[in-house]
Amino acid sequence: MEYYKKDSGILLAVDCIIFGFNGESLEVLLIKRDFEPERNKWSLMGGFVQPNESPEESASRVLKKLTGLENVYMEQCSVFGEPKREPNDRVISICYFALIDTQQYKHILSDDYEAKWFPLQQHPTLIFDHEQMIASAQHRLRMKAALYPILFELLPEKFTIPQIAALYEGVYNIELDKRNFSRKLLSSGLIIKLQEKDKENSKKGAFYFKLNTAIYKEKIMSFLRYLPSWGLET
Amino acid sequence: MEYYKKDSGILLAVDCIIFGFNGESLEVLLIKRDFEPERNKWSLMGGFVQPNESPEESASRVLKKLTGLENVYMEQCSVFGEPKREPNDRVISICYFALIDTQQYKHILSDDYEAKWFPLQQHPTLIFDHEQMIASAQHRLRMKAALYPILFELLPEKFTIPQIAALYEGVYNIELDKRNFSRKLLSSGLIIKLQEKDKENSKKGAFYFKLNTAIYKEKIMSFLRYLPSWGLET
DNA sequence: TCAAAAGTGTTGGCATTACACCCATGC
DNA sequence: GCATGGGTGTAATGCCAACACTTTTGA
Repeated sequence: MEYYKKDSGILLAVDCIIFGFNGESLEVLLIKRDFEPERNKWSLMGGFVQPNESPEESASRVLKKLTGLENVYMEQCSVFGEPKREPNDRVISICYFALIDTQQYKHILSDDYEAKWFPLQQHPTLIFDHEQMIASAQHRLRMKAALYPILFELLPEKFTIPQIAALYEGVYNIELDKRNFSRKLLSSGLIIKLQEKDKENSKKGAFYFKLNTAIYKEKIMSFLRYLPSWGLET
Repeated sequence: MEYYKKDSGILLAVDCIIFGFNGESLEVLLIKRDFEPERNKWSLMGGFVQPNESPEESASRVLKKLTGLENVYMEQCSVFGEPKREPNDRVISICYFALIDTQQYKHILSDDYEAKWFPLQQHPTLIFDHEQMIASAQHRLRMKAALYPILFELLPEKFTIPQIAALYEGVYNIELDKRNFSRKLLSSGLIIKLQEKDKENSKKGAFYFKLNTAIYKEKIMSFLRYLPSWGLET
């Protein structure tokens, strides 16, 4: 039988794995920690859950403090709670990943932190178990993105198909046939062609598209439809 | 800037969503709570995270206390932490779901608890947010099972194809064409035919199979292979 | 002999793949 | 005019849903 007991001595934190896409590659936002222990080492942005807020609110608060952004796509991923994961205190941390469009918001990073975007594959060594946190968030991002088109959260208002392709290539670390990818995407009804072209990245220029939000929401919401196919490829 | 602070007043718990399969339908194991608040109401089995254990260990401990089982497939799902989710204390709960084969272990439920298996769709009203916990666990189970063949964890050593089909039908709440399902499964290489037949459930009898553990582990482990198809159906 | 469940054969259609080829443009 | 990346056409492939049909057996 189990009794309630006060003051477990356990502290509850959140850490944010902030994924960004700059139009070319997938990045993660890290900060240089400005307090002990491990001061001046790179880490994820985090904070403690306050008595009057839910963990989701904590994560949003932490994200806003660093980036100024609100209403960002965030999702709970795993909890890290090994007794010795931090040296001085018993801290259990709930991880959230966030998806943001780097281009659009690069400027509003808070000056209070030394924050920097790193390519997902080549970031500096991180404190504690923060590397595992990123790995687990990436895994969950892949799982989720395989079933729902959430990666569109990482794109700006208007985007080109080659950009989306690059995004998927970054997330899954693969190479896609852009020609087939493009067709598949168009036939999904998820995107709407605009008149304008992006001429920055090629001579011919690629048409901009915007998200068909009605279809997007429908697909994001259709929780119940997936059926097993068991990754039968190799 | 964020400082460490002791004694947040937050208690950390785990709750276990224990899924079972009896060969016919999918069930969830609930207990009648024997302490206040909400004594004598149905709830998930839970417990508090102790200072010297990880949340995973807590969940395993809790599961073992109720069922006697160790080395059961368990997986973290979401965290529930709304400030007012329990009336008296601020308790944040990490949910784990477990998959077990009901048939094999029905007898070893601990007598210390009034525990009972309920069909997943028709369980009694539960305390606090435990209904949501089950819903979220089921969602995660579906997601996971769409990408990996984890549902085999719910099956006994030897099983028939109609049983697996019933299991998938229960998890996704759909009807399958057993004929096509059977073929798909056979061609996956995941199962090995035995000589023996199960004659309990049909006149003709269905062959027993066992899991091809080598291929199973490979498929469970292949984290990186899934690719988007965006649920383009409907 | 009939009903009921297990399982096989066969089909057409659809999605994915691979790749040839055309397009638009800046240099 | 030619290299470059964007994009379309098209054929081959493989998978999968649909369903007719066979098998096995208990009652």
